[in-house]
Amino acid sequence: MGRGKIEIKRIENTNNRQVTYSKRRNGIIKKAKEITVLCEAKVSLIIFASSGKMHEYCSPSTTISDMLDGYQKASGRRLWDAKHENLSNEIDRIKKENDSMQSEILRMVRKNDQILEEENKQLQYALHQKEMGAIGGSGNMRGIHEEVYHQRERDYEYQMPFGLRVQPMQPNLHERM
Amino acid sequence: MGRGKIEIKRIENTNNRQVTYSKRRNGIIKKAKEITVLCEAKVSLIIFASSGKMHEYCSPSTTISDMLDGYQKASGRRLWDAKHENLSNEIDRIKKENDSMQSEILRMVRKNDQILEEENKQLQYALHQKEMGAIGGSGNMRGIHEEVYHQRERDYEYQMPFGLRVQPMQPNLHERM
DNA sequence: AACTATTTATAACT
DNA sequence: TAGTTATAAATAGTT
Repeated sequence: MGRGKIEIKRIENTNNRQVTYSKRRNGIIKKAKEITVLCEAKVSLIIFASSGKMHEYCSPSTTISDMLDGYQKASGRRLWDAKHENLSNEIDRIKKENDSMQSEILRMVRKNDQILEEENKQLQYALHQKEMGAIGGSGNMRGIHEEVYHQRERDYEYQMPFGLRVQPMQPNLHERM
Repeated sequence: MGRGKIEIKRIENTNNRQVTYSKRRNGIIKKAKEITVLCEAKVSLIIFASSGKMHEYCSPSTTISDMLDGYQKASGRRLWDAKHENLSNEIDRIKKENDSMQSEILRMVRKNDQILEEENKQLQYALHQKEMGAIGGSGNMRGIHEEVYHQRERDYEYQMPFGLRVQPMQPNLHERM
């Protein structure tokens, strides 16, 4: 519809193409508005020029989101489930991480408690023995003391979660004495 | 454009409205195809009749999802974030929980280390004193022992994360002795 | 950006 | 519901 008939194929001349784009784009949007009013239709129209510039029209009785919901229902296709799935997977992953941390903490707490109880018993035993009569010499006591220390060190490493290994602050404390 | 000019307002006669809808819908889709080819444009078009029936067109060079991504970029509007907001919020929440657990564990590990070091020192000191000369009576040693024990208990409660409170397995151990 | 000859879309009719 | 046609509307090429 114009001075001459044109074939429907890419318009090679860049300027002509841009002018035609602008005219026809306006034409389509006008038509979309008209059918909306005349026929109570709902239209969602998004157009990108080859330049990347966007134009859109959406019937005033609706929103693009609603149109897309309707589209999904009507077509059975899913538009954003891929993105949705990624988020869900991340939630699952993080929740599992949380759970294992949670139980790791519980294990640490219980382990810590055991260690302290055990040491307490040994410490009390050692002191009790001393108090009862100071039977043995210093060699005897030193033996008990070192046994306690090494027991403690093994438990300590065992309970370490997630590959965390903290350097003891005074690793050679017992050797300084 | 027809035998008579019409006003752009709702067509009251249902049959006329439906016929016009059908013709104009085809017309718009045809135009969308043409601008796609002529101008290398990308078009996403979704139309709902008042009956609820849907028709769509999408340029073959793209997909609706891509068009919507482009739409979001170009418009700054968010189409499915409302749906994802819940998921995103949950991720944020859980991630924060994770972070605080992570640092809680680090704090526990360091605290545990400190406690053990400290007790080790006190234990060694107590035994050292005993070995040096066994100066005091049993009351003196008992005093040191209980001081160590209570120091330990305070630290233990302080480091407890997330309201976890584990009952000591032998809460009255020192009273049984 | 405006004009206009011509094509195209379509309202009324069948 | 589909086909025909007179006419309105869109637009290609021009200015």
